[in-house]
This record gives sequence, C-alpha cells and structure tokens, in this order.
Amino acid sequence: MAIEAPSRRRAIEDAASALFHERGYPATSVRDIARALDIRGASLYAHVTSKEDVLWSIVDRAASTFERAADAAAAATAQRPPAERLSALVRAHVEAIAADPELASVFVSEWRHLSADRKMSILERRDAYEGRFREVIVAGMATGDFGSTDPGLAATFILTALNGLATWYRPDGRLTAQRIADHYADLATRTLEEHR
Amino acid sequence: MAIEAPSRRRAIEDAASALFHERGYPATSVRDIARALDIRGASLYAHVTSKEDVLWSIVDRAASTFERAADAAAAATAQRPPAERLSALVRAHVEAIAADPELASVFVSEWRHLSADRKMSILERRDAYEGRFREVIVAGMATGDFGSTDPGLAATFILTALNGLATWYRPDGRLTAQRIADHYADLATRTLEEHR
DNA sequence: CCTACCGATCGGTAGG
DNA sequence: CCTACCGATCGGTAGG
Repeated sequence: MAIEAPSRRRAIEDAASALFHERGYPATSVRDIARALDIRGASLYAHVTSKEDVLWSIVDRAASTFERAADAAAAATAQRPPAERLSALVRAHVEAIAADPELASVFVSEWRHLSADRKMSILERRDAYEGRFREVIVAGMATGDFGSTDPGLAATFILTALNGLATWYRPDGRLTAQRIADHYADLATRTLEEHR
Repeated sequence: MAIEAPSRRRAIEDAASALFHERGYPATSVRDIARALDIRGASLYAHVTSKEDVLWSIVDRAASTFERAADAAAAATAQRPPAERLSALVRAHVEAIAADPELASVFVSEWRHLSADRKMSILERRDAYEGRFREVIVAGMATGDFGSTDPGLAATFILTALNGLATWYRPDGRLTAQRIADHYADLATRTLEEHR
C-alpha cells in the first residue's frame, strides 16, 4: 500500500511516545522501541535516521498541536472579555493534553534531550505560546477584569499547573477530560479575577 | 578528621544533585559524578553502594525538608483562617525550593527512577504532603472563605504550579525568592477564595 | 526487515 | 582512592 511507509513511521513514533512517557528518553533504548513493534532494533533505521530524530518528530508534532488548538481558541473568542479568552486557552490546552497525554508529556518533559539547536527552537515556540497567555492577562489587567499581578509569573504559574496534567491524566481516571477542563478553566480564571 | 566521611558522602550527593537536575538520572553516569569530584568512577563505591542509592538519599532528604517546612508552617498558623494557612504552606514550599532548587528538582522529577518499593514509599509521602493542602482547602470551603471546588484537583493544580519553580528558578533571576513566594502565595489563595 | 557486527560506554567488582 | 577489569548494553552501520 502507498500509505504503509508513513503509517509505519507513525507507529514507531507512537510506540516511542508511550515509552518516553513511561520511562523517559534516555532510559528508553532503540531496542525497547523496536520490541514494542515486534521487530529488531537495527530494523528501525530503515524508517528513522536516529533516536533523537524520533524524539524531534514527536516534540515538533506536539508543539504544532498545541499551537493549532490555541489558534482556534483565540479566533473563537477574539471579541470576548479577557476572562473568557483565558478560559478558552486553558480549555484548549487541557483538551489537547487529554486527547494524547503521551504526546503531550513527551513535549513537556523530554525536550531537554534534544540537540542544542532543536532545543532552542522549541524553547522559542514555548515562549511564544506562553506569550498568548501573558497577553490575555495583560489585557485583563487593563480592563480591570483581572487584579494586578506579574503577567509573566502568573502565566508560568497557570501553564505549569496545566502541564502537570500530562503526567497524571488517565482516560479511565476519576474525572473525565471535560470535567477537568471545566475545573481547570475555573481555577485559572479565579487565579486572576479581581475580587469584588 | 572525624567528619570527613559524612561530608564526603554529602559532597557526592551534591554533585549528583546538580547533574541529575541538569540532565536527569538516567543520562548521568557514575563517571560523570566522579569527574565532578575529581576522582575515578570506581572510587565512588567506597562511599556509596549503588547509583540508585545516591538518588534515594537525595530524594529522601528532599522529602524530609518539605515535610519539616510544612510542619513549621502549619504549626505557626494553626489558629489562623484557611487562607492564611494555605498561604503559609505555599510560602514554605516555595522557600524550600528556592533554598535548594537542585535538591527540589531531583525530588520532583527523578523519583520515578527509584526501585519499586522506594518509589511506592515516596508516592505515599507525596500524597500525605498533598493531603495537607487538601485539608486546608476543605476547611476553607467549610467556612465559606473558599468557593466550592474539587479539593483534590485544586490541591494538585496548586502544587504542580509550585513545583514548576524547581525547574526554572535561578538565584540570580529577575525575581527574588521572596517576591516569588509573595506572588505565588497570592495566586494560590486567589485561586480558591470566593469572589464577593 | 534481517543477521552480524562495530566501538563506546554503562554500573559495578577485585584487589590492593 | 587507585588500576585493571567484568559482562551487559548502548546507538548505529554493513550488507544483504
């Protein structure tokens, strides 16, 4: 089939995601990934050029997923008040994590094992992503909807709390993704709203 | 000197903490730790029984540090309203991280590389620690100081946000530990307080 | 996708 | 704390 090669590549990335999520990148060997696919370690190199290359594909795809989700959330709430815009960003982030926790957790935790230039490129994208949260916080402070705070610190506080989900979320856990998204959007908004 | 042996052991743990913080436990070799102390890899084994043993000492000490800090914070605010008790717990946690970010970051990120029984023991202590936060949240909901929320989810949200500090805190950063503690205590409290 | 193999490095031990 | 060394495993290549 014409789609075999790309789907095989994707199967490798999925198996690697699961293992990187569970044990971390350095503790996962090329042979571990191959074993999950019932092939030999050396056979992986017919589809990938290096172990780091697999990590990069996963991290890059995860970054794009978060960026697209945030784009959609921002577009849908562009004319709404800051609290709603923040709530939409939080929901989009939580839903992206819940949709593929292994992908998200590799993105959140394993990027530091990338080569220096790829690491730098991811750090820049992360900062731009965090900037979306900072901008909404600044806007909310300007309208008086949000109390006065350090926007950078508040954005880091909230995003770190959200990212923790990638570590502990289980599809069959006590709370559904929707309920977690509801709660987290509420908690994040409360974190900033002016008390009155 | 009589204190040489224990201080040497501690020097090993400190060098290991710095490396585990920077690269993670699996990506740090015994020879890396030895090199930081200007000795040979094999010489380390005069002071430690295994690499995992070093990780355990660090994680166990970090856990005790957090527990003692929380004990002191709880004792000092036992008769105060829930918001103040929460604020004290948050400050204690942030200050413990800032006092030794490498120790804290190994505790937060590397415990999963411990053996099964040690991992279990740390997970239990973490849950008990998180329970202190849950209890204050429940108490605040009971008095009406805090709005209605899922105490477990809120505790996880806040503690995850705080733990992120271990990853990015730098003593020479833009904000002092005191200012971060102030802000984080404020953000955590706002996250829960009923709007009025 | 396989077998066979490479040099490098791993955590750890023996024996001073 | 050292030298010398162990078996196991690492990421990756050659050549089908």
